[in-house]
Amino acid sequence: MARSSIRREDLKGRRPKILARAFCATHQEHPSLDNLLSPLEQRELAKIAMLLEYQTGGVAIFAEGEDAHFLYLISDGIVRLSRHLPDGTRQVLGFMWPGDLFGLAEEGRYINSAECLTRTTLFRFPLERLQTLLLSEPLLQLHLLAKAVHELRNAQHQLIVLGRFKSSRRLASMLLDICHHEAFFDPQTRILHLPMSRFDMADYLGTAPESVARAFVELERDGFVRRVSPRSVELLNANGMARFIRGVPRR
Amino acid sequence: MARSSIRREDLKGRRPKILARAFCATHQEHPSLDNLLSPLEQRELAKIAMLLEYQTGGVAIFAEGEDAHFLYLISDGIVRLSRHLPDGTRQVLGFMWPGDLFGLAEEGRYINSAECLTRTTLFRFPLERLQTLLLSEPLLQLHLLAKAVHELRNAQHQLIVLGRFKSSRRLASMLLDICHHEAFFDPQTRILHLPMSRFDMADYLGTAPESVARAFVELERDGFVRRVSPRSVELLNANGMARFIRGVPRR
DNA sequence: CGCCGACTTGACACCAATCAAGATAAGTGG
DNA sequence: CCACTTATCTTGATTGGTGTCAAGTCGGCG
Repeated sequence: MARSSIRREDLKGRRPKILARAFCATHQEHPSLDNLLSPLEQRELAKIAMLLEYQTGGVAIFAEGEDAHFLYLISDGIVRLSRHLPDGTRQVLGFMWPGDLFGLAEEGRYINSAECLTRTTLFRFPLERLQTLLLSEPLLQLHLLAKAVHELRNAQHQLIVLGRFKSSRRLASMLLDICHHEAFFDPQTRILHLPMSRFDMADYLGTAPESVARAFVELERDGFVRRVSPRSVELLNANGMARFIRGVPRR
Repeated sequence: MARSSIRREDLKGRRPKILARAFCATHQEHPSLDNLLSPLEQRELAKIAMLLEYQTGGVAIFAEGEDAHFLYLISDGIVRLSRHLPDGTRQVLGFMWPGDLFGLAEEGRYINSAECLTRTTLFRFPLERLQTLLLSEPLLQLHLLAKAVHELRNAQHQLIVLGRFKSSRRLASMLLDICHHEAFFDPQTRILHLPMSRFDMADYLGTAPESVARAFVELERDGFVRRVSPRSVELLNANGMARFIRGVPRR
């Protein structure tokens, strides 16, 4: 029940490339906040934001225990939030997608670690200036509150998955979740791309990588999916898999 | 892995007694918001709040799927948040204590069920009027945001417990958590009072009631606790139990 | 004091963690 | 571009933990 899940990847530590202060983001050559925020929020946030680019996956953004000075908003890429336990185990608390906020702190320190899984660009907001801004822009703050509540819902959903599902049901649930992110699921070919390793999946699902492999075997045996390669899966029967997750009879 | 956890208690459904509009709460004969909120917040919130009292435990406050019109703040008592799955299982997402907010909604409907475990008094805020108030009182909204973030941290902590701990470690973690609520732990006698049943504990810990009993046996065998009665436990070695949870060697 | 439900204990089966080894894929350098 | 190297992924065998069913005990409430 306790095994170290630390991988080579975690040891890489290239520094992010600071692209520009965020108000340059309104130019065409840089990512835009357009799809993520309203014009008002965009204008105000841009004043205090910095745009960062992590050129490659596997780079740490911050680590648990570090002094927390920033809140982060993903423009592009995937970020893994995790916590390391004294017994050498790791729990992945979630994967953050474009538009998601992260950088939860407690008493001035980050309580989770954040690493990007892919090439990632994100906006960085200084906490003190952000708080001042939130107090002067209640609508923006309400938006932030909504995002926090959204994260809370996600966490509660995962509580159910970890508390009540066996490993194959956990995996099925995760696969359907990823489907909702268009960049990783093509409804035409029904091919789902997995941006994370089996280790990451296992640590997210509260199991071992071997169990994830066996769960894939079960989902394939039932005709729900087909592994094309370790990182890509064909969804053969999404509805059936949804029923399998709910636990009601197949038909 | 899937067994119905529905108990008699869930069938009770007595209506709450509406004590007073909340601004009466500043009178001495009613519970006060003093300890929970700043004077400003108290004054503003009181204008829209209603004070409810649930005379006995086991009463439903709201159920998942119902139209959501209110946010709740506990003045006194314990509330259980849970979700029922199609397979008849139940997951308890958390227990709410005095000062905690609950009533999370999605698209206008509650996504969790809330029942009080004990006699409970709570403040009820109409959602629309609350939102208006939040927009005009940014400081109050920031307070609410902090509470939401606090809930998110709790949920993430429980994700670790469910994802990485075996049942006895889960139970130990839960017992220490309850210790932090003074009303249920007396540091003098070291007696911890459990306000919930074994079924509730099991559904919170993602296990079966039988496993909770066996986990108690293990914690007793190791000299961490002693069961005085089903609902009260003597803490013999809190530090040792904390080490047990962390998973590092005893000494 | 008696009843009923909550709690505990035991037996057994199943699921998943672990250890070990082999297969596959990806990355690297010539 | 290919061969080599290395890590990831998968599969097998074994063990331990826990869900489940069953039966008994305890405790609280009327």
